[in-house]
Amino acid sequence: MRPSKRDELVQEALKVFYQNGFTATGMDLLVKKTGISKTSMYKHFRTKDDLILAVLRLRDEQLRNWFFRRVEELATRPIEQVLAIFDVLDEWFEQPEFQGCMFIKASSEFQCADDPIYSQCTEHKKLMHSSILKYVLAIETDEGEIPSDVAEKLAEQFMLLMEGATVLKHMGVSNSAAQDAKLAAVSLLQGNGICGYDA
Amino acid sequence: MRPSKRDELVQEALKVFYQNGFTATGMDLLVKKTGISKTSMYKHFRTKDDLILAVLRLRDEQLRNWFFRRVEELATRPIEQVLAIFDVLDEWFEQPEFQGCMFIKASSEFQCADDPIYSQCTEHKKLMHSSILKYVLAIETDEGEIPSDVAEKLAEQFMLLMEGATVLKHMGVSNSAAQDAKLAAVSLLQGNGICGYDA
DNA sequence: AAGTAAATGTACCGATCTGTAAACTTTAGT
DNA sequence: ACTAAAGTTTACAGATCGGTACATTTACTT
Repeated sequence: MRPSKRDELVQEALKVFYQNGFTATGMDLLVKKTGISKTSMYKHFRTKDDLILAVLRLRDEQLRNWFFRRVEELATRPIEQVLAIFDVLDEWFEQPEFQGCMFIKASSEFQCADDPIYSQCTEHKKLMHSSILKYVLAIETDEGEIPSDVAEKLAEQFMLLMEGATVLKHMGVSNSAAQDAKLAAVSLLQGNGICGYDA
Repeated sequence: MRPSKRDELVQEALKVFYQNGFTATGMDLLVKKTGISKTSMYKHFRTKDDLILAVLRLRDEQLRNWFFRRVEELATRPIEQVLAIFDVLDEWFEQPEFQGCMFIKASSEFQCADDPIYSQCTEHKKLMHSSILKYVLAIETDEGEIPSDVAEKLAEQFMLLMEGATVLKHMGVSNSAAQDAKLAAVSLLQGNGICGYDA
């Protein structure tokens, strides 16, 4: 019902964790940054890990919603949507708050395979993967649909390019990571006999 | 010059930081795991961050030496060496100690742009990049050498594939990340008119 | 106006954090 | 055998860690 405190906490905690790291951020810092008392926090979440899980759930929802909404704003034909993915990636990189992928970072700090935080990071990537696969499967060529094994291989390769771009951008290795990835994607489509796009 | 304590410390600290994270690992845990007294540690390194920097220097040296030695053991012709990169990547992934890329993880925990740890992570990736570029530049096609702008684009794209594969493998999203990346690399080479290999 | 649920401040727990001080023992080279 | 460096143990400082107890205040419902 309330729009309030709990959501407010999760939203603010997201920013702090994102900029500052999970382990490195103490609950006392969250108190200072959010103005919410520690007692209230522990009423809403039994442990710090529970709060982190809630933050990751919010992030997953926000990011996927925004990402694919933008993709569909930028293009309508599936083949163009696939390439638009990399333009949206670039938009993300250019946001001033960009600090890499929160799930890559979380899974680095909580890398134990049976940690629920780790599992949730894996889940997020799998959801990204399956959304991308949908776009690839929807592509139609002159000979009809793409064989599903080809589509799956392409979707996987696009994921590789996206994650690589995210990492190299965040590490300050490449400024043009997203556009380089896009060019690679074009090559990969062409290599599989797909070229019904004009950009 | 003894072979001793200092190097021993850095080597053991590497393992602990790699498995356990940097912020999450306290100096007391290092004492327990290495058997070296805290006083000795602080004789060798003024701060924990200095120790981390030494660990990263060792890791950079170890990893790059091992990686490109293996590449050159697996193949002699540049075109084949480029593809062997992804086989070596796979070997790395299958090592039981594999826990992702230490530099990606370090730069996630120390993401402030002016942090020397962050800079050192960036540096490592740039060194990887330039080694890969060397292999690509050495490729000879029927029409002679590859234009340097094409080689640079390819090297960048191979980096994207490698980092993406490392992340997706570490996050448990894909088991075949390195081989998927290799197939993508083949496509990218073909897309640029390069196909003088037989695998 | 009374009742109730939510949020608050403050003070605290025991453990752990990075880093230091001082005194003692081992080791290596002359 | 003497010295000096390198290593050790033990104890500690001061801050911060995740998490809790308790008493109080706010704000909405009836």
